[in-house]
Amino acid sequence: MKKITIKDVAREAGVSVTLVSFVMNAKVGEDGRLDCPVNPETAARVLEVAKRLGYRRNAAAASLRSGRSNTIAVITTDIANNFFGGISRYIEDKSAQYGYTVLFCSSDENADKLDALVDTVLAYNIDGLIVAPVPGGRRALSKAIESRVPVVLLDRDVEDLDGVGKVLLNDIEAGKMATEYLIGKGYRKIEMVSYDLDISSISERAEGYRRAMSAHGLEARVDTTSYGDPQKLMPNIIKDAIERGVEAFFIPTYSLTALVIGAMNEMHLRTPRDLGLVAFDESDLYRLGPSTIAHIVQPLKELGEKSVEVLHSMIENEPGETTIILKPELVPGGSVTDR
Amino acid sequence: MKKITIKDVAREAGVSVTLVSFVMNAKVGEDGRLDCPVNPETAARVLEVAKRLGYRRNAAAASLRSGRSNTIAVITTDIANNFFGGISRYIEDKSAQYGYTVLFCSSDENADKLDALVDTVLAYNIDGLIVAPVPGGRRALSKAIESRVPVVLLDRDVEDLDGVGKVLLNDIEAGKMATEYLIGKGYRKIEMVSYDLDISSISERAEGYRRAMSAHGLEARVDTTSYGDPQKLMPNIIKDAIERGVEAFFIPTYSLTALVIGAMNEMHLRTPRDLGLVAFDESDLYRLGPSTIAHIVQPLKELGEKSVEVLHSMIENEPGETTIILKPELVPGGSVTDR
DNA sequence: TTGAAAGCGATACCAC
DNA sequence: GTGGTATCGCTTTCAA
Repeated sequence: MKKITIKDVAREAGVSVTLVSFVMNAKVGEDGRLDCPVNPETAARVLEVAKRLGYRRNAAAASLRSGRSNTIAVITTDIANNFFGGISRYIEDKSAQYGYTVLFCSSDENADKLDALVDTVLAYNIDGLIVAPVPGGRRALSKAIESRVPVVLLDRDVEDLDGVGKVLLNDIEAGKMATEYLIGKGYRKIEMVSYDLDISSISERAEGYRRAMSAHGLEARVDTTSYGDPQKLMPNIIKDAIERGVEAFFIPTYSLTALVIGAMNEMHLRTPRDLGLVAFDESDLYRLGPSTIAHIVQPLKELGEKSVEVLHSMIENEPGETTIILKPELVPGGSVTDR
Repeated sequence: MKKITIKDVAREAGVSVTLVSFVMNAKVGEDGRLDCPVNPETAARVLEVAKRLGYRRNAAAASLRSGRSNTIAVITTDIANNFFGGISRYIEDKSAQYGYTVLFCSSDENADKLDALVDTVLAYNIDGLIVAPVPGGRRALSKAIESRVPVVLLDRDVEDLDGVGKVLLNDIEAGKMATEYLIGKGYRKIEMVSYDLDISSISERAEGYRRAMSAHGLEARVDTTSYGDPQKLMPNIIKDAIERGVEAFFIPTYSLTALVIGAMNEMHLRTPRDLGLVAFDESDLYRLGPSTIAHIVQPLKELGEKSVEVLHSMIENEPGETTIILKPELVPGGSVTDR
């Protein structure tokens, strides 16, 4: 089947390619009519012919000529992970509303990969970029910014980057909420289990934890495990903590929580009996386990949708807030009891 | 910052645009040298200039002229879901090896959406399409096939579609394995809980279940719930089953399993005490719950990688197997006991 | 309201 | 090995 181009449609409809282009790009106005300087009857004929011939616009040609692509890129660390996968879905749906196609990529927490991905997506003439920065990824982001591509930071902040949009969680507040919930229930020896990753969301959650502890005259302590190979260390972290008399953990990510629970199972430790837990993000594991697990919920839908909205307004040069800080929510659970 | 084009590089390096194009498209051979008909010294100079100027190929222009895009599209029902999210990740990584950029989209089990997505991605001149078909999606697939875009069916088969590649699980075998595991443990009244979706993977799992039951002279029964609103029905399904004296469930998807477990929790039913369970796919919930849950594992990595490999060979017109049927694996668990 | 024609930035073909 | 140039399909100006 030969490819149908705008020319074929024009010839068949007996009009110029210009007209066809107008019609194909016209948006349907509120009155249901096409808002373009074309005779409605002509437009209807063009539409009919286009449909009959099976015309499909060549995105490459349109993009080449116009410099726009109606495409945005989303670079998270891993679409397979629940948090970013969930957000991605909302991004996808919201983008569709604006008529954007989305390129999703995973950086794997790796700055070099991020750099390569940015090069790739910039080659696509993307109209904008939503990105969850990784440690050392500043240079990659600068490239996009220098190319005048609007950038929205998602989930993680990077300081001193001018002109970028931001859609973040109030992570300090999240850390505080989790910690104060535990303190309110009577826990005193509370530690945080974390990755040794330099990521704003994680370090801010730690900051919130520390502030809450210090506000109650309690001593804070963060146990870190390596992001690369956390499995090995976890049992030791827990063993040492128990020996120190730790009563509860605040765990700032789902993946860490799964590790903690796995290690606790192996050590025949139970929550809340042996250790109170406040986890992060959502999981069936929290809802459906033997004891439900208290956790901090991020508004995935808002995170996803807002990031697209902010990006869109940047692309369209609309004025408006380009930094959005969203509120976490605490979901109580059986992993925390009154003491 | 002005956009750097191939022309700028050519001028600066004192060569023609042709040469630059050659160099930029050359692959590094095994000996570390560029395999293109260009003087190595010239090539080195071009490379240096390109880098210095920050040249980035314009994918739209390349695609327009060459008719290829080095882009493939992947349409699953939902990237946010664990199964497709996991596969997507492997697809992404494998695609990168071949130099493909990937467009991920979600059809939401909706044929109209699939149709629109196919139109969109075809406009991108994609080199190939990996798709998990949805009920009623045949027409959409035909469009791609008519446009001579290689198509690989993932996870779900569609009959009588010529010329497509397929990467599937042996779902009949999976249903059999699950059922025979239960039968071997002494269970007799075994039912399957399923969606009312006409999808080959699910109906084949049911077929496997039925065959295994019938091979042992047992009566099969499939309880279905609606895909749109399964939550409501689940408690009733379980209640009725218990009243019928059902001893175990075979559940062919993760999402259904989460629903079953949730409903069982609410009804204060426990596995394996009240009901044996064999679930599908992987989840921390199976590993880390109060009692581990026996389940059938699909080889996500292979599913993802093979689908890209098959698609690639179709794109390159290489001969080779275009239908791959992968083996499921059974992971025993505490949700099934000897009876 | 309509159309002619100039490019967008690559690649592909052909000539040298 | 190297270079000139037509061309991919569309959008965009400009003129009618």
